[in-house]
Amino acid sequence: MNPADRLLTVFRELDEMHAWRQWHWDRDTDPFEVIVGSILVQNTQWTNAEAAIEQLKAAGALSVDTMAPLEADALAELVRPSGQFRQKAKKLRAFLDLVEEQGSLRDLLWLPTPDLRSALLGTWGIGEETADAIIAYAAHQPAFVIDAYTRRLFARLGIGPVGSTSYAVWQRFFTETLPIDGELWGRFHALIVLHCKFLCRKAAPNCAECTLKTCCPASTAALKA
DNA sequence: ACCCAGGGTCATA
DNA sequence: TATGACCATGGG
Repeated sequence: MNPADRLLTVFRELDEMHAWRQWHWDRDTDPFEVIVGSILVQNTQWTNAEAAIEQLKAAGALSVDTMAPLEADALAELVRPSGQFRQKAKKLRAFLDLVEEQGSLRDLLWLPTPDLRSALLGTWGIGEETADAIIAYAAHQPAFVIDAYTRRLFARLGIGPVGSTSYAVWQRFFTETLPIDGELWGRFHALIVLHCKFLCRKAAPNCAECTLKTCCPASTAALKA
């Protein structure tokens, strides 16, 4: 099978397995909430990022206008459950500064994709993965997000530039192998995350018999739950 | 009592 | 370009 068909086969299998699960950044999710989540989840389990988002929500601080007036310490306290909370408060502040420069969140998210990406990458605390997550799930523009899940899963399957640690190399593999279709890319990455959250537990990378559908027995059992 | 998580920055070579 | 220290909470 050629690489494109292999990827599309994996996509279909993931879709069959996980289509019924709910993805936390769907079409209606508030863009600012997506952005905050993409920053808070950095090197952190989603449940912890989610707890921080709930605190922000409870404090009425989950919008550009309500978060902006907060003092650094107050903001840091609100995002504490996500870990590295002083850093993350600083990153949120840097993003708010970017919004202010651009005039509004909508003005920012409506920038052409390359301009949006470079604006995001020029912002302290936003790297390639976070930028692409924002482009894909907040701006709804085409971007294929590469994260630790993606690398682990496809390295395990023996698909893609397995030896490379380069974000750009992995991303190019997906975007140049798959059809150019932002909807597909966004959905693919979401399915990868859903799959890995439920199936790619710690033991998985060492499991010689791992395939997409039979990860490790314990994880496979968890899938049925 | 460890280990690590959907990263990113900064210093160093 | 590449590697390592650092950030820091909560769950396994």
